[in-house]
Amino acid sequence: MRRRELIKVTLAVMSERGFADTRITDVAERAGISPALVIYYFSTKDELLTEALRSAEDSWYEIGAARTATMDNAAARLEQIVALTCLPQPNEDLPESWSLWLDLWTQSVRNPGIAAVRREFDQRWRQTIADIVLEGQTAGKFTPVDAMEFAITLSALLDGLDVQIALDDPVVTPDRAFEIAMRFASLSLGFTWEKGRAAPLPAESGDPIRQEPSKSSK
Amino acid sequence: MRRRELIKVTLAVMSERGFADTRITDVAERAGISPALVIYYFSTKDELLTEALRSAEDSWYEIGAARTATMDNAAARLEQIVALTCLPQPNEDLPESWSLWLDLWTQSVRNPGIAAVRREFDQRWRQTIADIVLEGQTAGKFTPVDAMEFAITLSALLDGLDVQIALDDPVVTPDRAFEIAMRFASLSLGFTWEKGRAAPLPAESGDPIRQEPSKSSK
DNA sequence: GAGACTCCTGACTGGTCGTTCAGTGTATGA
DNA sequence: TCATACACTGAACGACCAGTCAGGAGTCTC
Repeated sequence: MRRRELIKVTLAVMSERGFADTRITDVAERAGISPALVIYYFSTKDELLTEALRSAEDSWYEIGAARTATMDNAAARLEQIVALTCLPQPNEDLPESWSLWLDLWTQSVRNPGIAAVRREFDQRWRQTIADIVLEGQTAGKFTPVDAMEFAITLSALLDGLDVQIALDDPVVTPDRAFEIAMRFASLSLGFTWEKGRAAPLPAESGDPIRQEPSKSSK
Repeated sequence: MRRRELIKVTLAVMSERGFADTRITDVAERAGISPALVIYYFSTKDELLTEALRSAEDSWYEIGAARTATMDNAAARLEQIVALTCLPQPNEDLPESWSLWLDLWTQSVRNPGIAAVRREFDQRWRQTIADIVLEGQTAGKFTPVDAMEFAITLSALLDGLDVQIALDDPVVTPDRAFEIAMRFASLSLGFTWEKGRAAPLPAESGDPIRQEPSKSSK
């Protein structure tokens, strides 16, 4: 199916040019086909972009769920989620760019289709966090706070930190955001967490990879 | 000066149509003048929009600073700031609409002029919060945490909550956002705060005003 | 009353871009 | 070998819109 490929290309273009400035010509060009063919598959530009955003959300969520499933305790799962949100991920399937979040939000304000995607995604995400909290609480590892309230707070905090990361704020680096979020989580839930422990990245060979998120100043 | 008036109109249009879809014709129409005159004052569309956003930031900050200056203790100032961020404000000078934030962020990704506005604003804002924390600490009212770190965390949390408010999330209402943020602040800084105390709005006549933010679903 | 300056407009231009359409090439299959 | 279906394209259309320009109308000054 050519659609999958086009969606991937669209996401790449969109993280470079932004939702509003993504033209079907760009997508066509990068995919090596004619603009007319893009319309052949997605009958309208809006459909293309909406579907692309939806797909980004879905794959993001799937990877997150898969990642946390491999950890054996609640604290580690939580850390995994925070890392996934803040730290640059070495996974080529992930559309890497935090700025897609911003586009998603901005479009949600006026595009009902995208708003629905976002709302569902946020709800699903918060539930995931809440479930982890409940798990940790029944295991006696976490303080008995209101799980959903904590989930809302943490995901809001992560959103806010992501904004700073996406905008390359000099003060809020990914590392720092990670620390801040983990500090908040451990404090709220009463588990111990030390900064020193290396960030939970898969593939941790000896070399100190600490490359910037690909978004350069250009 | 006609510029001020045009900026006001531009902000109104922008909160309705969004940054990307604001045309000079819209602004001209609403101001009752010809499109050419808009260009006469702001020689380019980009200049108009950028200046409008900058002005929104500035007046927001000014009002925030003025508001907090009237309170006599650090905890009240903090509450004032949180309220200003989360709760609908009965102030006609304020561009009310949270979605301007989203536009500001999205534009910051690729528009260096706007990025500069945002960066400066965020820094200023965090400093304001940090100052309040320091004040509370020297008065012996707050726990001696790292003031700037707290400021970064709180402003990120507020940003994240604002996203939900701007997008009319059914779960995160303004009231709830306010509570969440205040709970976090009081917990982190070790001061007591109870939900019950009415939100610190100026002009608190008896009637239970709890109107939605003006952004309806349309 | 002649110039000069400010505010303002209608009509136009130039360019961009989504979308349409008529038609080409290729494969499948009866 | 004809027919049907699919993937694909170049060229063109039409809408939209930022910005230009030549000039009008009012006011102020010398």
